[in-house]
Amino acid sequence: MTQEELFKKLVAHCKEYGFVFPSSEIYDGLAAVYDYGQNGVELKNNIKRYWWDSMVRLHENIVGLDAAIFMHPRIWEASGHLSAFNDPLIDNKDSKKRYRADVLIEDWIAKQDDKIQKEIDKAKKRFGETFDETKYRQTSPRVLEIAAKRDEIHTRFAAEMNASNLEGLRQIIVDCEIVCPISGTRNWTEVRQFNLMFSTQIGSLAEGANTVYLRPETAQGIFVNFLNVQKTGRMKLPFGIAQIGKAFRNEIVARQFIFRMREFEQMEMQFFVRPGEEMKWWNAWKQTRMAWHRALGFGDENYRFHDHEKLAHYANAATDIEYNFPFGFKEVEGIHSRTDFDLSSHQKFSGKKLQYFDPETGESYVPYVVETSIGVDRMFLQVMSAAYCEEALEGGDSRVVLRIPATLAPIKVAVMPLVKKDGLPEVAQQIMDDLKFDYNVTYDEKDSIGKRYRRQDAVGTPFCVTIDHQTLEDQTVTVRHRDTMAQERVAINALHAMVEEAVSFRKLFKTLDL
RNA sequence: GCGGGAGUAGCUCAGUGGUAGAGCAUCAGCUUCCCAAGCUGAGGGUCGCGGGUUCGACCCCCGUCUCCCGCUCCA
Repeated sequence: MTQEELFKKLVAHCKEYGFVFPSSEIYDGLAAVYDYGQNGVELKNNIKRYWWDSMVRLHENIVGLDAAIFMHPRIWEASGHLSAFNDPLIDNKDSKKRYRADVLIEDWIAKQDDKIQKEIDKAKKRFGETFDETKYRQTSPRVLEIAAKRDEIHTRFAAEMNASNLEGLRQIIVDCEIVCPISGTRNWTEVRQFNLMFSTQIGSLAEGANTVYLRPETAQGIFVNFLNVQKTGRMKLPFGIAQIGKAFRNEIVARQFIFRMREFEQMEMQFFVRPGEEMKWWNAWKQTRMAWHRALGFGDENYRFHDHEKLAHYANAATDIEYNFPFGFKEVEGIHSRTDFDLSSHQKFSGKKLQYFDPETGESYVPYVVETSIGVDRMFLQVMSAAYCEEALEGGDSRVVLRIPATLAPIKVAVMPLVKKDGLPEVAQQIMDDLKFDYNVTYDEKDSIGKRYRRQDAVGTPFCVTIDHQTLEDQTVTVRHRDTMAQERVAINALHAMVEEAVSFRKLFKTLDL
């Protein structure tokens, strides 16, 4: 089976077993938006808990936050999102290259000056000493023609950049006969505005609508609350603020299932440090985060760092943790040293001092920030990719099993009476009632026991508990293990401890060495 | 966004210009079984959506939506 086939099967499995559904499916779906089903939401919640507890509970100097999705629009000016992601784009259909329409036109305008200069150089050669450049500029029909056209385009360009529709920009590109540098053709698409951020209106139109944006990252909610948390929590540097929440990006191309969605969820932790200590902490968090991933046991060889060579405007060091997905090594988490860019920028735009008084040095300064940012949905896909397994069994049988770590498994225990009579369902119900307060458990009495085991394998349930006639005599049950398919006899009153041992985060956390 | 492929039951897929099929799955009953395959019955699809051609379209044509692959993009 190729990796591509594996991925297709995984996507189908996610739908068939209630992990992930296409959004609005009965209305033909909505591109790059997905819903999590009854098993998906459990897995997703468990992933979030694994992250949250490892960050907030296990670090005394990290606290949580839940900021609103809507924020003051000026925040996106300060963060750079408004200016950096608002470009008119055009594609050449032959080379399939994408350009900024405004840059194409600006380049063309600049080229006209080159053309004029060439005319002047030519004339200079012809007339020698007697050449009067100023006069030539004002009189040469050729130069005047080029200049006039240039100025006309320049004026049109300025007007069109402020126009509400982009057709005018395209018309300039057509009129100027601008060609694609790669293909050399003028086979252009429409000009489209690339807006990274979704926008909407807050307040009624009557009282003067204000444009607000759906946040494209959760980080800014942490930065603007830096002082609130630092002061009310009496936090001392270095300390961190962690947040889990939705973010929205209007990607031009969003694909590969839940890997790149327009609405997605991030788990971010911004760690505030003394200026100059950021590289130390950046390296420390790289190791800590990698250990968190590897603790799940999906194989160390399936992870790698990818250091960024081209850094974003706010960063002085950046790396990704990449996982070996069926479609290749792809980013799951980013660890960025964001310098003091964000806090300084908010200080400037808001006019409020965002500084920390360091009692040790007696100085006030804007802290530096090291960010760890992981996509919940990518993590979900990572777990599913790693867990999905088609297994050949003795006797020519096969099974599909999700080897999800027990800690993350959506259902921890399936309770099933061997037969649905003789009081066995009643005992099963008692066991359910005992476990359900602590674990997500399910009940199944339909079909043969083997069939029921396979159903649980397909959703990754680590334990199946079977009640039989012997149970009525000695209060023991059969526990069937997902990965080994091995069975053992366990006393009913030992079940809770057995499950706890397997699904508790405790063991996992102890390996993290925080 | 461009190019290529696909869309029929929950899943995997047949199908023909003349009123929609199979296997699995689901549900009810029987069977009482420790690794999916026993028996009986039932439910479920305006064939992605819209338009056109035709006496008649799941089938032919156009548009559109969604998914997959490649390119492109990616804070």
